[in-house]
Amino acid sequence: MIIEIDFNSDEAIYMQLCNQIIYGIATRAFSEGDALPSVRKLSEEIGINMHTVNKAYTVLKDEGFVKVDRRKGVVIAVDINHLEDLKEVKLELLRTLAKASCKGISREEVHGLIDEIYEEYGGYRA
Amino acid sequence: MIIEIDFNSDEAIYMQLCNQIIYGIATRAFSEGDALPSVRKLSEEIGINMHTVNKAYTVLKDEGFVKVDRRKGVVIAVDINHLEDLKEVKLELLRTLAKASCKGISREEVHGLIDEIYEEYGGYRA
DNA sequence: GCGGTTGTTATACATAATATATAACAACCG
DNA sequence: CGGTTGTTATATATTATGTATAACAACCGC
Repeated sequence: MIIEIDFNSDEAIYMQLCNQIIYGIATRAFSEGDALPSVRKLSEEIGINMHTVNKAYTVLKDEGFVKVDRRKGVVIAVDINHLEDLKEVKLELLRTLAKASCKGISREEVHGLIDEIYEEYGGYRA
Repeated sequence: MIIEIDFNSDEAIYMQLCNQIIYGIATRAFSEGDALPSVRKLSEEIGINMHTVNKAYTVLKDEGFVKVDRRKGVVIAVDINHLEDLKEVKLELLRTLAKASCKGISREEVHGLIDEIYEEYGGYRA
């Protein structure tokens, strides 16, 4: 899993980290139980501060993507609360699709995009 | 069109304004050519600073949702660039669906959410 | 136990983003 | 002319973001 940070982006570094790790879980680069690099190693590897990595890990923990294992450090551990998760995803979709609808993007086109993306992600895991 | 600002939200006020106006266009509360309240009136009505409203209008202008009419002020004017728009929507969906896929939300469930939302938005305008 | 690791917390600092407050400007309208 | 429009400029306060250094308890391998 290669993590790339765009220092010219308007998106905060810790948020880029979060999104790339979530993307890594979705694309199976990370699996349940896998350990992430320690805050010190990852910060040194990327060339950023330790606290920036720690903030990303804290957000991922709060959002239920990782947990802290006293022996292994931070490990992938997806916490599922289906109704809650659906609600949050719908909220984000409401924003994105408002833009899409305004711009004349049809429902069928959106369904097509969903299929393209889920082909990459592979969908639900057994 | 009633605009509600949550001052306890972690989302910037000008961004909440943008999103609500885009939502208003999607739900047909605003139509092409309709004038938005002036920066001074809207800021007074909501109880925020004039520049905050102006920043929201500037973002909407840059993203192609409104334009400035010397006589009517800021009016709804959706600028369509289909390929560009599709690309941006797909980028946002990549983020949202990565989360969804991690959380075990199936492709079919996402399609269902899309249909629910597009029912409210009404889809493409003739 | 020792040395090194883990996440975590505290403090301090610098920069950028956000929001407010006043003020002024050209362009337009009745 | 008087009042509106968006726009720009300046100044200030607060928060968010990122860095820097240091320390802590808990754990691991030796």
